[in-house]
Amino acid sequence: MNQKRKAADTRELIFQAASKILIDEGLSSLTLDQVAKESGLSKGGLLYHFPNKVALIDAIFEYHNAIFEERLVQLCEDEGDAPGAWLKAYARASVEQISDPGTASLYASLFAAEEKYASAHALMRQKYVSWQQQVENCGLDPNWAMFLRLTVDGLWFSEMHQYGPPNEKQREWVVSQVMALVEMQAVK
Amino acid sequence: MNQKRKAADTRELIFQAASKILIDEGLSSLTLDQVAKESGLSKGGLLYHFPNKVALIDAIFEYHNAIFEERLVQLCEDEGDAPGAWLKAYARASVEQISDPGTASLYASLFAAEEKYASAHALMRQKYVSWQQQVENCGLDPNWAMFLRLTVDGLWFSEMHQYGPPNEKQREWVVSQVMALVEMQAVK
DNA sequence: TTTACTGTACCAACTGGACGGTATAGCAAA
DNA sequence: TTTGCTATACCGTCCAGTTGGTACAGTAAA
Repeated sequence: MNQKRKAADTRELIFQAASKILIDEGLSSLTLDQVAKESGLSKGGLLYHFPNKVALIDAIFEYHNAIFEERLVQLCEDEGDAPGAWLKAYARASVEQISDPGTASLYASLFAAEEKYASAHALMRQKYVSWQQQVENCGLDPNWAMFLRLTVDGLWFSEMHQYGPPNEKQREWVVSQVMALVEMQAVK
Repeated sequence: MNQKRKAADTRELIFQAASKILIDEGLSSLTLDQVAKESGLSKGGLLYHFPNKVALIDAIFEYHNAIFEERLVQLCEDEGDAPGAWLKAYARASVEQISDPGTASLYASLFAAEEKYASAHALMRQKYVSWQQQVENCGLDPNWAMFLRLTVDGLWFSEMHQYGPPNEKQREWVVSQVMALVEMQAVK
């Protein structure tokens, strides 16, 4: 079939295909041939859209990061202007993300990729720096805000790698405790 | 010279060489040839001690994990029998570990390896499960104990990947806050 | 105390497959 | 007929693992 698509649609298709491979088989199966096959393109077709593998990986990172940040912004608006709103939204977005096992394993694969792909790592480092700035300026005591961000990150980390993650009740307790501590720091 | 070594000494040599490669160049440079070269052996000699790469990687994980756990046990003894002693020791051991940039980058590489090497990942998952059991039984409210473990893990995670890590003052604040909360839960 | 044998430690050369990337020819819509 | 895109064949490199050894240490019977 030679039905044409828009380039943007094809890229979306490629992102979906790549993500599926990362979830089902992991980073080491993310070869150009595999991605091409999974997205129904030829290798040449794939390389038309991304000049090389690094560019593809970078784009995948940007793609998933954008999804996370959009959700973050939305949750932040839901929280309104109260002190700590940003931190609460960050906690909710993080928990939401890892609650789906597929997404969790996708992120585990992405993490592995960072070791090899310096530019992807740089992107993520930069993101965390900006999130940390948000955390420090969200209306709470900066030390406490960072403390709670680290707790959320630890939760995320343990779920992502399945490192002794909490069961559902424990997770709920932790999350509600984070929220409670945000409130406490907010009124102080 | 054909002075023979004991196998255990050679293995130690190999662990040192492999760790150096992981620190300086990362997982993707950890090829059998590189490890052989760095440890002054031939590839065949290396493969005499480890039948294949998976076995080598597994052994590296066990090696570094043993170092961590030894330190953990020692710090635990220093804390005595007080409630929360184990959690405090865990916090101290974790912070100690990541304070050295070399060690931090070593662990970042090891983490990347887990994605590809399932048995290494299984080992780490198992370790975290047993640590979580210790956390839950260390004399604190189990929910709070887990909460604080996650905070420590989040700190460790952010230092390891350099994801918006705290500066020295912030880190000290976080650690002392963890310790203070252990005390609070202990007396309750 | 020589000889014959066994196990341990190590090595150099090679093989085969995977994979990133290139070259090039072709097709279809505008 | 140019632009956007696809398809296939191929190349070079890297790398895990194999093969077929050598060197030497210990042991024990003759």
